Amino acid sequence: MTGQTEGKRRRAVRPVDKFDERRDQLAESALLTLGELGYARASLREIANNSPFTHGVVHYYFADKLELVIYSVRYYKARCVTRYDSVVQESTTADELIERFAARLAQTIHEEAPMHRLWYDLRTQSMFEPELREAVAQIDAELQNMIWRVVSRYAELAGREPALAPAVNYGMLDGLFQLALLAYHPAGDDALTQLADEVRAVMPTLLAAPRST
Amino acid sequence: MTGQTEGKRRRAVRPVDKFDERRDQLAESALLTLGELGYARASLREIANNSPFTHGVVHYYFADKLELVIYSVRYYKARCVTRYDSVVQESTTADELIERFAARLAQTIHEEAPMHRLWYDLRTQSMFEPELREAVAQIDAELQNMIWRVVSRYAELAGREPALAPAVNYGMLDGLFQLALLAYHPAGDDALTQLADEVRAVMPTLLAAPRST
DNA sequence: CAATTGTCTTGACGATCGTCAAGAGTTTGT
DNA sequence: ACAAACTCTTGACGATCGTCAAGACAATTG
Repeated sequence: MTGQTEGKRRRAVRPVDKFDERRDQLAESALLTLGELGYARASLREIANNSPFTHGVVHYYFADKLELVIYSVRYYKARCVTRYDSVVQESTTADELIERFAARLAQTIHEEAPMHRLWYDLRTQSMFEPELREAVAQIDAELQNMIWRVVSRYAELAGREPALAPAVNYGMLDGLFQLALLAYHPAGDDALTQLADEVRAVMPTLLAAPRST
Repeated sequence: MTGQTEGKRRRAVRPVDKFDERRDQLAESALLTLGELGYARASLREIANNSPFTHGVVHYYFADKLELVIYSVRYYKARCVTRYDSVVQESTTADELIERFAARLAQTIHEEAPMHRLWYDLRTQSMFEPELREAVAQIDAELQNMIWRVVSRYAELAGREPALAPAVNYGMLDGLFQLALLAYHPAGDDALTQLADEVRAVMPTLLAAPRST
């Protein structure tokens, strides 16, 4: 039944596995359509049409639609969780970190809005489709770590301690990000400058009082 | 073509419009299935099956699926935006308001999780389906006002001013709420007590320094 | 070079979807 | 009580979906 995908992988011959290469290429193509139409509306045929492949190839490399979608989003998020690492590493003052962080948040909405829409779509669908939950939970945890690295470094540069738990920081910033993404759609950059303003206002409230150690 | 819905309404005979009554009944039934399966997976036949009506009636009272869904969610949210009014009106101290607010947030997740899942589903789908945006934006604005009433009253009781704009308060609290809803699914009340803890920790950070007027 | 394995194309299947239309049943108005 | 308007049932339509299978084509292996 699901013998397809299993059957091909057991040939660990190639040093760089050609099988996984194709899966990555398919994922990259699929992300275009998925980001544009969302999870429910993006059919496998449409995904294949917007790619150099045919719809049969999709089922050759992926057992079903869910496997393709999960693989694709994982493929994207794997790169995306390092987006703010440069902000963390290169900022030398707390204010600079805030500025660079806010700018990068706005930038990624501007440049990769469809990907973020897809992510929130998938996360929401995971509330209805149990098979999505494991992958979503894992990605969510990585995003939370990503935010925590930013806040921790920010606190460090400010000479203070983070006032709230990692999950709280992530939840609040993610909420702001999501509203900005929602408002961004009608092609108004106002939502982005507003997001930057909001981040500037919020970040200081995430710190505890100056430490006395 | 769309003569159905238009044709029936022009009989403003009844004092309480029987037409709108049926629409409300259909909405109430539809919310059950929509909340359980989500927007994409809930077919009109399934919605009708979980109701005292047949699937033809749905198209008699609603032009298409979108009109039904929008009407249903509006129907629900109209009641839901007043959920915290009692918290605002009856709390006499800032701490009491926080406790009642946190308890009510957890309570509504516990009692109406499917409805909230549906709302976030619809809001996410609005990023892909332009026809949903107007209704979603309007509901979102009402929710923001709802949160703003809570925060304003909280600040008043604390003798301080809200430190952040209404949109920021809403975005952050909505982010926390959404994560709690997401984590609630595996039937763990941990997510709810955790949400209450988070709210208790966050609320004070939403206020500016004590006023000196 | 022959043969096995891997890769891909093509076309079809059953299922399900939103929508619609014809007509039966019911209520309302006169 | 008759006719008109409203309400609802039933069944069908075209379209589209995920999935699968048979076979062509290409690559690799012995």
